[in-house]
Amino acid sequence: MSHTLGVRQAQKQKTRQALLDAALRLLEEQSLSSLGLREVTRAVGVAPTAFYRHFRSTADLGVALVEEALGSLHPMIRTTVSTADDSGERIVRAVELIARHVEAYPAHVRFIARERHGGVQPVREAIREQLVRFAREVKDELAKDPQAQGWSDDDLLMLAHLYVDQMLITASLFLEALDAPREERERVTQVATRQLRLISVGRRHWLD
Amino acid sequence: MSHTLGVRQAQKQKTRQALLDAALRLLEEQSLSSLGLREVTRAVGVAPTAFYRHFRSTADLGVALVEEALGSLHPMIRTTVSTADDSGERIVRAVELIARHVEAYPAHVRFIARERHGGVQPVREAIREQLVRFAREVKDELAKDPQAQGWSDDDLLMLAHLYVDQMLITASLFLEALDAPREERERVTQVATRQLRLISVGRRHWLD
DNA sequence: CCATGCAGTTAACAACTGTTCTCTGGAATT
DNA sequence: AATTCCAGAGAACAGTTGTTAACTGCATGG
Repeated sequence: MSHTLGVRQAQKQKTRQALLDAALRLLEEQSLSSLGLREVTRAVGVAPTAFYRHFRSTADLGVALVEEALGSLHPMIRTTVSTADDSGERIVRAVELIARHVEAYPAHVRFIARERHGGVQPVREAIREQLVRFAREVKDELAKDPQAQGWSDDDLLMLAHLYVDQMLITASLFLEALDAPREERERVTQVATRQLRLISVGRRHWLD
Repeated sequence: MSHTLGVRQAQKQKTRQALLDAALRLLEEQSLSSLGLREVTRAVGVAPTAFYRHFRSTADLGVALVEEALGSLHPMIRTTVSTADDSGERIVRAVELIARHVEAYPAHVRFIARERHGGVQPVREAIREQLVRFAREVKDELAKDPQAQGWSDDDLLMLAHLYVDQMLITASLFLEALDAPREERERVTQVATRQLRLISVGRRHWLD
């Protein structure tokens, strides 16, 4: 089934990935709309024209980066939300998971936070799509919870969006605190945890 | 007291404002880190070198734009939060106020949403400062509310940040829906209202 | 009224950008 | 073994960028 692709295509994907990696690094200090194609190829050590073999433009590369940053995140989201125990433990676990993810892929998180409202329309669109998918998935998991009895679909979806946005805000806060002293990072953890907790309280008493 | 400034300084402030206006317009389709100084002066119809009479760099101009976009917003925030009636009416009013503001100053809102996590550090910093100020002001207003009895300062501040972030998310949603049919905008209004309502419910039952 | 200050102009600079066309070497196909 | 294909190189293009220096004209303060 799985065909080990030839030397040819392997090399191609290798430089393609090198372009993505270089771009992601360069994007830590600027935004996509100012990222030059030559800048990227120079960082990789490849001719400027080679860029066109992989992407039509830097915007196109940006869309690919969205896929790389968010595409593999869906299973993680699902399992996080659906973790059974109802206590505050679940919230603590979720916040920790976000913190770990930011530590593991800071550049990806920065890219998403930056380009979500950035100056490149196709990239904004791609991010929006992924976040909508996230929200729908979260909603599906929430619907399974006994607590969701009596909730309308609309309300479940609005709660899901609230969670997704809160997740992104928290990730962004962890990102800013990455090089800060541990006490600062713990403060972020505490605030995020309590905000999620407050939302959960609101959720519990929504049907009054 | 108020000294009507001479013809000289008046002209200067006029071109300075023209530069800010032109930049804001150009920033609707790109981000600050890709905004060129020549681009701005060309749009105003002034020599590139004239730029330096007003700003050290485009980043500097960006910081000035933050001031313009958020500086005058503090009184509005305070009065909105402190509007007395406790019912859901206050939330509806707040959401409407956000919608109106987005309609009146879409470019400002877009700029803030875009550059909050954008590629220019001093601008990010300036926005962060203003948002922290907002949060502190909201907290002060919340503290006056009888509902805040028994709340710690930390919890009040975390709630205030939650409100401020939610305000920005809502503004951004209204922005995306600006050219959409009215039904779409009303959907945004409904979702935002319910999210705020859910947070309020959580707030009411926080001390259980 | 005259001298100073200063907002804005003009010209020039080296460096950089995206895109085109042509070419090449080696893997892939037959 | 001969042929096709194609990722990447190389060179050249017209335009753009930020920054410098020396200037001009006019409002301002003495």
